[in-house]
Amino acid sequence: MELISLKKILPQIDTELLQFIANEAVEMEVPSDTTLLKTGNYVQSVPLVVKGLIRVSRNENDKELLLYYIHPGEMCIMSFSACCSNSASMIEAVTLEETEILLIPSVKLREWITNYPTFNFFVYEMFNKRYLDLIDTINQLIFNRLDERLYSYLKGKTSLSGNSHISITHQQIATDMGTAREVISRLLKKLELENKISTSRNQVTVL
Amino acid sequence: MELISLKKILPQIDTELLQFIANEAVEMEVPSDTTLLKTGNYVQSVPLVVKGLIRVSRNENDKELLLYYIHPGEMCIMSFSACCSNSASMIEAVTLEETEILLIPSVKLREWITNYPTFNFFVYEMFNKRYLDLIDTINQLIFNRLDERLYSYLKGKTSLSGNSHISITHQQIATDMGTAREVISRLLKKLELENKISTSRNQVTVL
DNA sequence: ATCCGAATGTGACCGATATCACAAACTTTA
DNA sequence: TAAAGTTTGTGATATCGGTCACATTCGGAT
Repeated sequence: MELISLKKILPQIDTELLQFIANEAVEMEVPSDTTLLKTGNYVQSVPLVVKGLIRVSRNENDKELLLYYIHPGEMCIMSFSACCSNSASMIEAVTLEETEILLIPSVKLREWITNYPTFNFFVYEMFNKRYLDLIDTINQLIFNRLDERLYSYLKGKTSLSGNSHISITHQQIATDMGTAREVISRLLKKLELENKISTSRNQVTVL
Repeated sequence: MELISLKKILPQIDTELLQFIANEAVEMEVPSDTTLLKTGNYVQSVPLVVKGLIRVSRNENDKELLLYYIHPGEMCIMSFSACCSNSASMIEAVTLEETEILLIPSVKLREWITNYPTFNFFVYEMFNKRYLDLIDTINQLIFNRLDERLYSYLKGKTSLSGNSHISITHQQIATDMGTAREVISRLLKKLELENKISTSRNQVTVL
């Protein structure tokens, strides 16, 4: 991996360390819809996303729930956690686009955490970000009804892409939210009646 | 705070750093049922529990949900998170017993994290522990019905205290689990019929 | 233009939980 | 021991969301 492009996605890290990362990390091109990590897997390296998008979810039996996405410049803290405590992964990670990742061996990660304070704080920030995401998810699960959850889900989608048009099917939304398609269809209709969104085939627009 | 007693609860930390902690941290005796942190508060120091027990919950309006407990030798990672990112607390912390805490100023914390790898890993472990707790909570919320959640809640209580008798009212359980007292009463009765527990006034025994 | 599969709409029904309105049992305090 | 407060029991009812069984609509392929 070239130093220059690394610098773009991790501007806060010392150049010296970036050089190490460039040298030590294994670069990988992963096609869309590839499962990188399954519940129960053990990992020895932590992925850092360079390009693309990874979807992280909690799965059990045949139910699942979207936990968060990993964007370029972010790393999978769950892998870090799993390989630090040497425990099995509790989550599943799947690429949503063609994704470029850097695999950082856990030994190197520990070394860098100890020797580079800026990197250490970068990892803390990641951890914190995910932690807050989870609290938010819990919040939604306890305090909000499905229609509210759906609406914030949709708003979240638009604010990430900067586009109020979301290309998605009712089934995909249902999967992300851990519920059934019919339920989403009904609620989308309800939101439409409330003039909060408009829908058409494969598309939801947040107003 | 005496070095000897600190060493007992934090055996994994270097003696040198323990000495610093003993010097710099502010010792506090907090009576039972004291609110240490409320939703929306800003914090400049991170509490480390020496003795006692702290209950951490997520609150909104008048609903709430128990997230986890902080035991002796553990610190409140949420405070750490809040003061690192300088954001408002999303949680509420209340003492459940007479509790002794050490307040570590956030500036010192950052310094120690950078200079003492063992301390750094201690903090990571705390973060990881809480993180896994949250994932587990989410799991329960999505995949389990209330009766199952209730049963694991009760089992959790016994495994923490090592005592199968739990002194608690239905109302307290309901509050912890974010539901209503009648619901808990009914479910306890159901569990009792299934011979999983036995109940009496202010007491639940897990069989 | 027609056919097919994917996506969406819809009604009926059910189970889990929340909510309300009390009654009953048990404890503490006067 | 009587009164008052706390804790627990219970029926009735409402609502949300999940499930099933289809009907309908849309869009692309032939």
